Amino acid sequence: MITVAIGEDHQALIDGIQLLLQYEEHIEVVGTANDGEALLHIIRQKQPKVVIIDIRMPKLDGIETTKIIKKEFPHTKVIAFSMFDQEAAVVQMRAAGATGYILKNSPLEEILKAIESVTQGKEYYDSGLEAYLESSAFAKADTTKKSVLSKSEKEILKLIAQNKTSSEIADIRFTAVSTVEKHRKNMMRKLGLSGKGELLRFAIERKYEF
Amino acid sequence: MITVAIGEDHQALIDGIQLLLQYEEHIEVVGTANDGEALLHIIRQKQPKVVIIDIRMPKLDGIETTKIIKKEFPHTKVIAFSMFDQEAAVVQMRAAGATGYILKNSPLEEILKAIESVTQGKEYYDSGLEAYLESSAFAKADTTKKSVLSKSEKEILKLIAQNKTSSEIADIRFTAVSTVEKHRKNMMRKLGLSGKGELLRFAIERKYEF
DNA sequence: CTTTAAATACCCCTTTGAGGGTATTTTTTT
DNA sequence: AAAAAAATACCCTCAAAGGGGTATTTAAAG
Repeated sequence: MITVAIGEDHQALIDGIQLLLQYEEHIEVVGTANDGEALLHIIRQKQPKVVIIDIRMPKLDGIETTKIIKKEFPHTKVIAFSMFDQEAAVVQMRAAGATGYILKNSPLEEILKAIESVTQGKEYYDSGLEAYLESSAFAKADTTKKSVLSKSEKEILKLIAQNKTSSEIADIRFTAVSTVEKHRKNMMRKLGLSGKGELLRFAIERKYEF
Repeated sequence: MITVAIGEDHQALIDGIQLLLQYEEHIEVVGTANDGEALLHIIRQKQPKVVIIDIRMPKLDGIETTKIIKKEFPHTKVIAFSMFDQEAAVVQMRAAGATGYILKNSPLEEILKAIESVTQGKEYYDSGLEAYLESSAFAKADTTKKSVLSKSEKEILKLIAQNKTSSEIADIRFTAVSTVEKHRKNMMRKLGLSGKGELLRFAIERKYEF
């Protein structure tokens, strides 16, 4: 019996996946959640063999959640389920420990194939994503491993994406406004951005790949 | 027999909906599409009673597609299916002719309820969205009917989404910077936004519902 | 033909963010 | 223990954007 947990912020999609899996005799969905934190609770309780996880989730995103899962339960297989076919997202999920990556644009049956593959110890990537596997950026991320942005920078970037101004962020983090602004400038330099809305734009468009 | 067509860019979600509906004796899915144009083709051929339509779709977005559907087939019921619970999106879909609006965050069964309701001539709105029904902006849109934003405003909003500053936009449009800034302020008032990055955020996140 | 809506352009003022520094303390990593 | 990286906090300046007006011309709708 393959036990499965699902983390996905769109309940409609969870329902769809459950409808698909309920007719599979050897697969059992032991829990579902709409955010990363709730998903972790379920995983700690039920310890499923496979976790299907959306990259974009409230509270704790798919990448961070995956890292925690793999740390606590190294043998649990993680399959990323995302609407993004961006290379950076694939790279980061793989670095976090996911061994499968399927797209929401693909037929739902892909999930079945992915579950079968990862439980057999194989990796499974949606067609169209294989190109990234060979790419230099993928190989590079494998060696360098760490993110461009530091911990504080990521925190601030998330708050920027949530619409906060520098002074609001300073209040939240109990630091000076000047510090937040410094982090902003450093991030812009690191990311090669320039101009007013650029950092906000980056934060909004690529919430998942910090 | 209620015939249904589905337009949704995530195939996985279409598959989920089909799994749900296939056990309903009186409902038949006559076609599905991943973009607005393909959906129109299907509707013209099959003329379904109900159309479930995602707002965000390639080629032709949900709002535009709905307008065309209601023009060609006024008796076809349209249910919006979106991940956005933004008032503007609800208002515009309703103005375009949709009589139902459900969220992807909600259980899939909501779709069944919505299909039943709209075929009986009733409107169906996801819980949490009713608040918008009474709101002044909604009532207003009901009477005025047309898009909230004017032609110039839409043009400027598109340029904002493309990263241009007010002075750059002024250069492009051969108008004064003050004019562009005035349009910005008017748009913010109309859309109920406040704060610095808000208009940029709106432009980036909701390119489709101007 | 007159009213209304849209587009144009200006005034006032304040806050925010970016671009450029420098400097100190606290963590890591080596 | 020493070196490197990250986090902290400040200096300066300036353009951009928002918040509040008013006013004129140009379309569009009645």
